[in-house]
Amino acid sequence: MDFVASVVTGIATLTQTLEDGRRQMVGLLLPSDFVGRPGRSNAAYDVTATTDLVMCCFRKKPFEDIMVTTPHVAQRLLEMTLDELDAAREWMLLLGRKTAREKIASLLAIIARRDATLRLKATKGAIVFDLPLTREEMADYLGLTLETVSRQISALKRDGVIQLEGKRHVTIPDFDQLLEEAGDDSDGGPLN
Amino acid sequence: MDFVASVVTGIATLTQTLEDGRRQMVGLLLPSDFVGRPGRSNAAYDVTATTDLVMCCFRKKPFEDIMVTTPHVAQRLLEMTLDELDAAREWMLLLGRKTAREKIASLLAIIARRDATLRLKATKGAIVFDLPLTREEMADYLGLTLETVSRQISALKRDGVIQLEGKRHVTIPDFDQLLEEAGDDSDGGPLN
DNA sequence: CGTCAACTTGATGCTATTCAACTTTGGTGG
DNA sequence: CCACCAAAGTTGAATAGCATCAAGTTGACG
Repeated sequence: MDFVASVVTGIATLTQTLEDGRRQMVGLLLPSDFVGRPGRSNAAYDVTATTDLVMCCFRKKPFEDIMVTTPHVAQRLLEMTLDELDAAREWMLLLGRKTAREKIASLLAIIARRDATLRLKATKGAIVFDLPLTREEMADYLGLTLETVSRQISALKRDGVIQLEGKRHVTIPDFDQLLEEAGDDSDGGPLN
Repeated sequence: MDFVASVVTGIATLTQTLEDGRRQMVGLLLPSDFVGRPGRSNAAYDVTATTDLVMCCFRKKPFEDIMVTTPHVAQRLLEMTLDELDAAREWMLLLGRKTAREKIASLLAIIARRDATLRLKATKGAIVFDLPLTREEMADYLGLTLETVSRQISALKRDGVIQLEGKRHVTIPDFDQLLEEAGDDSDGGPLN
């Protein structure tokens, strides 16, 4: 990995794997997110595109030079990294303490909120979006099995918290109810 | 929180809590670690000292000024934040995919390794240290209950992976065996 | 010597996993 | 066009692993 990069369009995942194959997603890369570590040569994670992906790449060396000469860049990068750290910690709370149902609801809320901000749509009435992840990828995100993901999605559908059209197309009639199911404190937490 | 700070001696924890009281530790602050977020006013986490604690505090405003005028500081802070992010991601793998036994073994390995580097002792032969955390704090770290922590520690003791003297004093006769139990790939991961 | 917090241990229940069978969907070539 | 296939997803039954509830035990300290 001789590059750093920024996601332009598409979605990629950062994952870590144990020798026996257990996998955990540790980052979800969305448009505008930054990949790569200035000042370290080897990649610590697997980066996998889950959709067609366009990234804006920089050779690492020139980029590091820019960082030194342009303090503004380093400061902006620090800010972004702190945001990622906040997101990672929110995620740790999810992984360590939430039930399967709460995990699913949280993930749907995160995707819905991000999707809403990206498309700059008013968040009044029902929210509609397509899941950018397979059941297995969701499982790897949430520290669950794909079967449990499928069951809990079915349960949320049965209980009217979400509506499904096909396997990926989701409608959320009442976002507050979804947040309730997610178990977060009311304000909702960070966006990424 | 009008301060940022650096830990000098002692140990503190960063925790997040769900309304119903479920708690997850999201950071462990050891000597030399940095606390606080430049460019954000409200603290997102609970910071709790678990031992007597000495911190080196800076008012946020002057510190931010230093950051702007001294690019070297911002770069160093970025480096530290990226390290924290790596640690958080390692931790996510633990929370999402490891068994209770592997979680305990991983925590012991982290503490042992950090303790060894701090005291600059050769890592040959048995490693000896005191647990800086109660069973409950370990549980909050690992996403377990305190009873499960207690049981797994007892099990590791029964199996000869660790030795216990009192409740806190731990001896690790074979560090490689402990790493084996932790389920990590052989090299062992980052230190914090 | 009594008290309290930290810890241990046991019995039981529940949640998520595991293993397995089956269904749906989208794409490919006959 | 449609039969076929693979990948993705659903659902069921049985089980494992951790949580929960409930007693005890230990050690430090007044």
